[in-house]
Amino acid sequence: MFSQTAEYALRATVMLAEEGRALSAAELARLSEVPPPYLFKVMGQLVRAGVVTAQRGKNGGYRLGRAAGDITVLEVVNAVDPLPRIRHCPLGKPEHERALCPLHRQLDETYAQIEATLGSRSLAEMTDIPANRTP
Amino acid sequence: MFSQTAEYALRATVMLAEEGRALSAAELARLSEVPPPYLFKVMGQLVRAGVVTAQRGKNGGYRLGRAAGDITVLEVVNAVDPLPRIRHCPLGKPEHERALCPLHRQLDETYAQIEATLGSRSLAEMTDIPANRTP
DNA sequence: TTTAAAGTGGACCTTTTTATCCACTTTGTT
DNA sequence: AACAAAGTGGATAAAAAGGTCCACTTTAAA
Repeated sequence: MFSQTAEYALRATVMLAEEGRALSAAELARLSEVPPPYLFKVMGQLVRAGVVTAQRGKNGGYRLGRAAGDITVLEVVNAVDPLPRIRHCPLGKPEHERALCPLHRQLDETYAQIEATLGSRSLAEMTDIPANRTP
Repeated sequence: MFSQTAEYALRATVMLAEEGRALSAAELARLSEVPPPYLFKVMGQLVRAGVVTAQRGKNGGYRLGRAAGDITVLEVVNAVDPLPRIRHCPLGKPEHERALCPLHRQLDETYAQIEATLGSRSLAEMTDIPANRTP
């Protein structure tokens, strides 16, 4: 359901939240147990989305773009593998343009529910450090 | 998020619910706008899961296995593309076997929420026929 | 100012998912 | 009994997702 890529992105960002310091790609790959060459790709997507910042050159690495308590799980997922929403009838039926048929309305409501849930959880809440939690 | 296959399976079963009669694979493919050869495959999965019954031979076709009000959206989805649940730590961490880390606990709760939502909706509720609804 | 650590971007390969095709079996009808 | 309509199963092809590799650029420190 959630893609492997989303799982990797979450593992990496939660790790950054737990460590609270810059981590090199290699170090991050080791800690989060993501295949290094693939993590590079995923981190690029997170940088472009502004979730993390990258510092090139010697002693560089990745950091969270904002405080862990201000970054939601939804943001991370959306950066690498956006949650879909059903805005138009998949069949292109004109009679369903104004109001989706019951099936697609239900599916879209389910997506909306997932969005709401993930949007209400911060990376800080996903760490193993209870003190970091912002309830 | 939901696979294309799940979308097809839902379109086909909702169509069977709306028509309330046996539909041949070709007819079903046309009505639900699913590529015919692929729908055959998907229907096979639904038959094996007991969601629909198939009648071979002349004047055969597909029917719902039970009343539309007794088949949930979840059942259809699970027949072709099961909703995952996170029962063990994806990293295989022994310290997370008894209790998932906060991240995976959250993701699994989200899956549980999806299951609950889809499990509470019947195919009858997905038809365009309000009379069929069982609230 | 050289150097080496570190991120970036693009080409490429592999696996999974989606889709197609065809030969075969079943079965109601005549 | 023969026929033809209809579902089944297996081999195959195309597309997308996941994963790898490498040459290039940036940059802090010696």
